[in-house]
Amino acid sequence: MTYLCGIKQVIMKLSEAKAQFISSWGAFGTHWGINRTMAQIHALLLISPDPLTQDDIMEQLNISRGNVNMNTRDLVDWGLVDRVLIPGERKEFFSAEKDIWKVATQIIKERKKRELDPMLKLLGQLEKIEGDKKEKHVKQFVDTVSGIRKFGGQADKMLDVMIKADESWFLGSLLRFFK
Amino acid sequence: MTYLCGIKQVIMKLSEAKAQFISSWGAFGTHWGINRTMAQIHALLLISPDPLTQDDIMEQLNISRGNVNMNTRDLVDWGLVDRVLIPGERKEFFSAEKDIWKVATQIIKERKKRELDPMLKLLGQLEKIEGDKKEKHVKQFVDTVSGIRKFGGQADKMLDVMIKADESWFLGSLLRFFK
DNA sequence: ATTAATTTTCAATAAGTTTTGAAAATTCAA
DNA sequence: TTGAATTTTCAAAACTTATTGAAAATTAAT
Repeated sequence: MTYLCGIKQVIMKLSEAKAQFISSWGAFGTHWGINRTMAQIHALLLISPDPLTQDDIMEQLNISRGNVNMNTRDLVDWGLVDRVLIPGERKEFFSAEKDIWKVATQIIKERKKRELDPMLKLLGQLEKIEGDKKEKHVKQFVDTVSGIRKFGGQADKMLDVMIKADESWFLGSLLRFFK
Repeated sequence: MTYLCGIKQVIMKLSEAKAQFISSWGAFGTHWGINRTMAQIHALLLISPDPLTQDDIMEQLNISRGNVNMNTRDLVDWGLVDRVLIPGERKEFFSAEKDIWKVATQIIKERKKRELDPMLKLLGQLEKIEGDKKEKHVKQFVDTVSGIRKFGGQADKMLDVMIKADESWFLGSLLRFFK
C-alpha cells in the first residue's frame, strides 16, 4: 500500500490541503463579517497560480454562476481581486493579489473607511450632548462615548501610518519595535 | 416653542443619544462577527452608571427574557460583563467593564484564542504538504499558506505584547511610537 | 418543607442572509 | 447587423441564525 503512493499521494495531499484551506478560510471569514463564499473564492484565487474564470470557480467550489458573479464583484470592490484580460480569450479571468501585506493593508483600508471612520464621526456628535455633566447618567454616557472615541482615534492614527507606509518600512519598524 | 425646552430638552437629548449609540454599536458589532443584541446589551451596560437586571435590559431594549439571558451569559463568557450581587436584592445585576482599553484587550485576547491561534495551527500543518515545490500549483499553495502564516505569526506576537503589557505601559509606548 | 421569585432552557418560529437558476442584458466575432 | 458566448440581474427558494415564550429548574425567604 504505502509504497504505491508516489505521484498519486502528492496530488491527493495537495487537493486535500487545498480543500481544507478553502473551507477553513471560509469559516474564518464568517467571524469577520465576510460571507463564507466570498472568503472561499478569495482563498481559491490566492492559491491558484493562474487567473481563473467564473466557470473554473463554479466548478471548483460547486456554486452557481450568480453566486460567483456577485461575490467576485465584491472582491473586486474590496480591491482584493482583479479582473484580468487574457489576449485571445473571450472570457474574463480573476486573479487575487498574492502579497499578504498588501492584502491586509487593503482590507484595513476598506474597513477603516466603511466602519471606523463613520463610527468616529457619530461618536464625535454624541459626545457633544447637552446636559448636566454632574448627573450620573449624563456623565457615564459622555465618559463612555469619549473613551471609545479616543481609543478609536488612536487606532485610526495607527492604521493610517500603517496604510501609508510601504511594506518594508512597516515590517522593519514592526520588527524593530517588538524586537 | 424653543424657550420651553429647559430640563425636558436635556432629557430628550440624552435618551436620543443613548438610542443612537446603542443602535449604532449593535450595527457595528454585526460587522465584527458579534450579534446585534449582544452588542446592544453591551452598549447599554457601558453607558449605565449602575448595574442593571435582566428586567431592566428587557425593558430598555424591548427584547425577551430568554434573549437577555443568553446574551448576557455570552458577554460574561467574553469577560466583558460581570454579574454583581447587590446586598439586600434578590435579583442579579449586570455591570460592564467601563475602561475601554481593558475592553479592547479582553476582546483581542478572546478572539486571538478562539480564531487566530487555531488558524495558525492549521496553516502550520498545511505548509508541510508533500510535493514537488517546482510544480506551480504546489509552489503557489505553499507560498500563500506560508505568507499568511508568517503574517499571522507577526500579528500574534504583536497582540501578545499588547495583552501582557499593562495599560499605561502600552498607551505610553503607543503614543511615543506614533508621536 | 412550602412557596414565590428568579433564572435557565429549548422547541418552535421569526427574521435575516445567501444561493440558485433562468431570463435579460451585454459583448464581440463574423 | 446577426447570433453565439458570456456576464449580469433578481425573484424565489434554501439555508442559517436569532428570538420568543412558556415550562422546567433553581434559589432563597418564611
